[in-house]
Amino acid sequence: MRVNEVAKLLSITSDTVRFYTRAGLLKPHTNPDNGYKHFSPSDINRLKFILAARSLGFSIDDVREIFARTDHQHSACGLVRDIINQRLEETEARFRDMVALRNRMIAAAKTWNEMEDLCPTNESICHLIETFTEDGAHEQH
Amino acid sequence: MRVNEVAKLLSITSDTVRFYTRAGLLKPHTNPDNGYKHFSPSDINRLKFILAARSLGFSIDDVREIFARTDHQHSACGLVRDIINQRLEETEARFRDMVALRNRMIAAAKTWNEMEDLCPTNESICHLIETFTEDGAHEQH
DNA sequence: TTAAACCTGTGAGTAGCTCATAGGTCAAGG
DNA sequence: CCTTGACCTATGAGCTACTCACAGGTTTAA
Repeated sequence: MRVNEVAKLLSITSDTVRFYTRAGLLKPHTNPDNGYKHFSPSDINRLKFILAARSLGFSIDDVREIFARTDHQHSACGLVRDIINQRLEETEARFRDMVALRNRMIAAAKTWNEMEDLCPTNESICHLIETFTEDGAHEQH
Repeated sequence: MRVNEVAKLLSITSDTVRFYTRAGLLKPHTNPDNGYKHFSPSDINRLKFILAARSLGFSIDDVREIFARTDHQHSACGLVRDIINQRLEETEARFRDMVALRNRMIAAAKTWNEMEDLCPTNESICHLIETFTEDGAHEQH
């Protein structure tokens, strides 16, 4: 199969397939006549694996590391369990950050609805934003 | 003040200050003798504004657009309200994605604890990950 | 044979920083 | 006056995970 067929089969773009190829995760055979890449069923399998891993928060480098083992017939299960725990921690941290951001944004949008428009002065660029300095917790119930 | 002093004052890195400068958001005066940049109180004020906006989910381009108005003594309040609403929508979307990702990851980590280690075969690279294909909802209570 | 539609690989661009590096500055010591 | 070393600077490149632009090759129909 050629890159576009593969992409359609898995509902992704051909650019994404090419990206994984360039990243070295896929090694399709290249037709020496026209330079086109040919993806075998095993390549498709690898690609499916990449997509599954990505959808679980694994990075490209994580997948590369996994392949480094499985390509030598070594089990990657231990590694996979380690990675998910690490990535999960990171995701929880980003999750907390995002909740905080979301709350700040909601509070700001609400507060700003009751504030008047002002022109910039020497001390102030836009008082709306300046009301929400990053350190200020801005408790608001 | 020079870049490092500014950075320390606002608890950020000098690289970040330089980044905003290179992005055109800050226009410190450059000493023609040594090429060093000098940040005035008004530059500091601008930088504080950038940080406040960033902490509310505004993009660099958003800030650029705001400055385009305030630098001409026009009020940016309307624009700021529009932006926060748009960014909030996007944040909600990313938030939902993140909740879904987090749930998938938690489910995977839990499931994998009860699964055995296996070596790769012709059909399987790592059965742990292959258990969680991206389409599979993988309901698990 | 030629024309249009479609497909290809490669290089560059995206956000928002962060890092590496070559070189400049400055105070202390000789 | 000179030098050493710590510290500081600006600039270019690198990071993630794609996505886009583009010049040119391929295929199908007339």
